[in-house]
Amino acid sequence: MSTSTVDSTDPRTRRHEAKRARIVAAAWELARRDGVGAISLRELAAAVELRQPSLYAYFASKLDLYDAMFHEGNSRLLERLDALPPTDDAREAVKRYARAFTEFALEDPARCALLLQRPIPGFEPTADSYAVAQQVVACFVERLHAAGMVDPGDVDCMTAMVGGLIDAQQSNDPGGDRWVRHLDRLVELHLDDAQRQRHHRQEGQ
Amino acid sequence: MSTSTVDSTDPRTRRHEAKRARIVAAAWELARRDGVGAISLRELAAAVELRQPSLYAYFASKLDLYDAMFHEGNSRLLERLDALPPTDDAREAVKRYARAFTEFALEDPARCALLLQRPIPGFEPTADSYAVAQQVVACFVERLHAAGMVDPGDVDCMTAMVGGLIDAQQSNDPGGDRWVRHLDRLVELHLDDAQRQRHHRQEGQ
DNA sequence: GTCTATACATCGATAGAC
DNA sequence: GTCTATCGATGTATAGAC
Repeated sequence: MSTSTVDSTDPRTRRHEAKRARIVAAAWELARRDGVGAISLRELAAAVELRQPSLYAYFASKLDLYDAMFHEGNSRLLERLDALPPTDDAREAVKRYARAFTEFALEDPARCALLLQRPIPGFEPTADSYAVAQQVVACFVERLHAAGMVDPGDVDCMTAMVGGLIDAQQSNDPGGDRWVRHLDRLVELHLDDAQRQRHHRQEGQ
Repeated sequence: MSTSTVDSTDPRTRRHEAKRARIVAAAWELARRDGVGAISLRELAAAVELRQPSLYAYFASKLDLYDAMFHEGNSRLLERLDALPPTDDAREAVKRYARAFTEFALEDPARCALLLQRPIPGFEPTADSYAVAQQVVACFVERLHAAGMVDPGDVDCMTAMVGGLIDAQQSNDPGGDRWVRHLDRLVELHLDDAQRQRHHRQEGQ
């Protein structure tokens, strides 16, 4: 039983995980250079001084590699968001969260593509990897609630707006701020509108 | 001189253009079935009863085929938008335009992917094809102006919002209306906010 | 367990006959 | 314009050495 169980203190599995991480890092480098969809397993293997078939000792398939990249990227995003300085101002907290998310996404077009869009035909995140992505959303929703945005529809509008800004920025003005500079204002606009809607609903009852 | 010039009345070039259009139509079919990025030139050739190398008599490369698809898709979108019933109400006109655009995008995930996102590594629209896409934007901006939204920043916010809704809808709830149902409300929210900003600016001067 | 070596199917693209 | 033949590269997979 103990031999079949994953043991993170086992030096062998530790080395294995370390090399896996090294491969994922090299894959991100290639993705940044050529695009996420243009990663060649042979070139990736060469980058970590392996032969291509040896990669299959670490990943069951190329889609499995993408899943590992997806997981790693979302984990980093979650770290970044967890490290945000806390605030008593709930609205300020929302803005910081949205800003950090946006900055993270725009730092790296390749990362942005894999995490936010679906550029790989046939790639669907594992339940495990998807859970990390869900955590990012859940954490955002939490802060929106704290800032008075409780209606799920309003939350959807907010997330769509942030995603839309990032997408437009990435696609039409990479490296600039033509769209992203409106982030704070639009976050406030949505928060205010949600507040207004809430009052209307209360009056309506 | 006349032999080297493109003559659309020449039956030979007309047949050529017709077959090119047939190939593009078949390519869209494959894109709908397998995804835009998963089109196989051999399968496409078989669909129009040709051998794979014969496609190169109609397209210089696979990217050239994608460009033709991009052009055709945007042309159809422009037709659709031009056919919208006119209104005296400028705000209503904006909403109709945004609604038609959204409907068009969501009708076909593959079309949505090629026209709005950049799912093909290395694909950049030709200047000619891009011009059609620009026309769609220009027409939207025109109606926004008529509805009192004159600030370019506000226009950017509006386009990003519409794109964000479409993207979220397509990615997270294909076929549903969880995000898109807020379109009208958000268009009005942005129009109202632009109006408010304009008054602030006038007061500030 | 991890590696080398190799085979296989498929892909986009090109050359040249007709 | 359409074909056959072929190229180089890719992702996938297996066999077998150590």
